[in-house]
Amino acid sequence: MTVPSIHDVANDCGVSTATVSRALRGLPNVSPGTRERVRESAARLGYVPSPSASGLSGGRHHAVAIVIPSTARWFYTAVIEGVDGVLRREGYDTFLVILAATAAGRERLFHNALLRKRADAVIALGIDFTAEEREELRSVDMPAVIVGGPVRGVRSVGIDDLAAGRAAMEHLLALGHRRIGHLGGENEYGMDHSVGQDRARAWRGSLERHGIAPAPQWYAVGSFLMPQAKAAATAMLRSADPPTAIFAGSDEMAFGVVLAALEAGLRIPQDLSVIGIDDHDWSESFGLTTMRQDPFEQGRIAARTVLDGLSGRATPIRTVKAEVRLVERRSTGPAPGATGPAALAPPPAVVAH
Amino acid sequence: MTVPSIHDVANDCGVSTATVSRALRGLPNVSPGTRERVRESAARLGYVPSPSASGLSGGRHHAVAIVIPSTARWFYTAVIEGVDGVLRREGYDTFLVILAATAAGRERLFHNALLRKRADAVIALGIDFTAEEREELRSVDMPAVIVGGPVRGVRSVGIDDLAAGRAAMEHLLALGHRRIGHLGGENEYGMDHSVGQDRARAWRGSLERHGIAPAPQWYAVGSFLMPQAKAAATAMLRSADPPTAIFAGSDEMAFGVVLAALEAGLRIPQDLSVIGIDDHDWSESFGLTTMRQDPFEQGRIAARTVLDGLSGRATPIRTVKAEVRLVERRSTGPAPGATGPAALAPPPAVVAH
DNA sequence: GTGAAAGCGCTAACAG
DNA sequence: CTGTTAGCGCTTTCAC
Repeated sequence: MTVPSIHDVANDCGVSTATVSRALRGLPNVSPGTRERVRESAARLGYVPSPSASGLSGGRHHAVAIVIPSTARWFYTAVIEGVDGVLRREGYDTFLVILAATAAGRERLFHNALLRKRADAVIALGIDFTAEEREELRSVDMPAVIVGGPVRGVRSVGIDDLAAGRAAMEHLLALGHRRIGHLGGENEYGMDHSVGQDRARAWRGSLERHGIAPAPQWYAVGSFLMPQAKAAATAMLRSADPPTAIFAGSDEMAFGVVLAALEAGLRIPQDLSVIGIDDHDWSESFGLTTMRQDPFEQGRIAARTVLDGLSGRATPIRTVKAEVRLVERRSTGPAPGATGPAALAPPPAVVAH
Repeated sequence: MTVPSIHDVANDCGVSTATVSRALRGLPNVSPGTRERVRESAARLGYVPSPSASGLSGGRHHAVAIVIPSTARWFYTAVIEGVDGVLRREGYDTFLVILAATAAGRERLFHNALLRKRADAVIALGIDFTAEEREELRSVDMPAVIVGGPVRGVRSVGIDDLAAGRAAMEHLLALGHRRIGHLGGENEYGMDHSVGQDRARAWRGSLERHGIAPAPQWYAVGSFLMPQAKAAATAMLRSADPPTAIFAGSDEMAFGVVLAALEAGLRIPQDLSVIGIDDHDWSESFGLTTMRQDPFEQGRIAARTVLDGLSGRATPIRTVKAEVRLVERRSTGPAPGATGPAALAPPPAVVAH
């Protein structure tokens, strides 16, 4: 009644364990007949190879580690599902390393047994590797890819944040907005990632390119979190000379802006236009105009990339640019002064205070 | 420059590998001096034991599997962080099994090598085990706990959904509401779980206990998803004899109700009261009244439970009841007719159509 | 208290 | 094509 091992299968069909191993893994040098008998036997006995044993002897653990700052962001969870989907189909399991939940924090990341002796590859979301970590990955010859933001010397997949940010800004500028605010996502958990920085840079650059000097109160930190973004937006909207449009660094932050605007009695898009980046599952419901990207697909690409590395045929070290495109919904419209007079009096607040 | 093994440590301090093993794991029969030397050696060499090797020989893989329907729900991600936090602190790694991403789907769950030969325990979220699965767990003597909804014969942790639902209903009823709608969460991915059912039962039961016959249009399926809930709520609010209050089966569904109400030009809570269950990270920002539970803590409890099982001192098979309590915010108020006349004319819509 | 030896279940050369 | 022989790195009796 114990779990069957490779010996049981070998005995069952009268071959050696080596042959069972070869047959089941699709290796050459096994006659079709034998292979079939082995397969049948294994299936009947309910045999599954032990990852520990094959990991020990073969050096392949059939597992990859996903390193994320936290689980609380839609983008990450979508990537994870994409990754897990293709990995599992290939017989790989997925380890989760949540930095937020890791007491030792990041510095000991690679002293972790998981990453050194348990995973065959690493996929990191929302973080860069340090030079040291990169060297360590190379020395143990471990395929790695980071999702979000290109990093020199490491394979990565992600959108062009600068271009996406500019496109979002162009949309707003084309609608006649001049006073445009930005909610930036800053680093989290001591992670360095360029995503938030590039989007902010796109905001500032687009403004300057149009001869607009961004007022200090038009920039605020949203930390990629909705509640923080709402608070920041509330302050921004109350400031003197508030923006007529806000480009949020992510859809989740954009939701916060929408909520802040509603509470402030502003109509969207008549009084305030809002645009985000992501196309979150909920953006349609919010009527949010956004720059759509597909994290699910990015996860699949990342998974395939490490799988390729594992199977020898490594792809060149480069950044796979994921697609982005504008999805216009109801949260953006002409600037108040641009095509007509601004609303004189805001309607009563809809979300009670 | 290769990764150090137990032999390197043994050589380094002139003892046998057996002693190193004992010393590092805190086993008895090692002199304090030796233990200290071994520790020092291991630290200096940067030695970490191989989970594959110890899993193979000792039978402990130091990993637990978390099985979830999908990652797209806040409750799950919060539980996962709680679980991962305590597990990692104890030297355990966390495997993720996302049913939505698993091609073979659920039936082959336990034919999976992961669960049989890689994980020492299982924590399942939002699903019940079938009788067969339960038997399999028992036969391999694998600690298991399910989070969300009590299940006979398996350890579990979760709130009392019936009681939580009733408390939510009592809050609404006490405010004078009689026409109360419910957005139910139905099973997903073929999973059976009582959570949604119990909350719906609480809704129906509370109504009946107060002599109110629930109209058919007061119940709709929200599938635990915000966009679906929004659509369902929109239809509900448009129906003849619409409810004056809605009890949503989760906060995410409640957000959908809020959005639907805003679009319909209803004021919250003057025209419509909304209550949810969870106290989602975003609920404060939505001003949502809700029944708070703490999924993070539930995850920690689940992790400790399987850890206890692993270390021999198993807790009795029972359901750990997690706390719930009403958090009043701005989304609930007196029923329109109860304390004064209903608003005669709704204000203009704030979210544009 | 400590070491030697025998595996855990599999894969990877070699022989045939 | 297939079997034999060594381990992979650790844990675990059983001696000493």
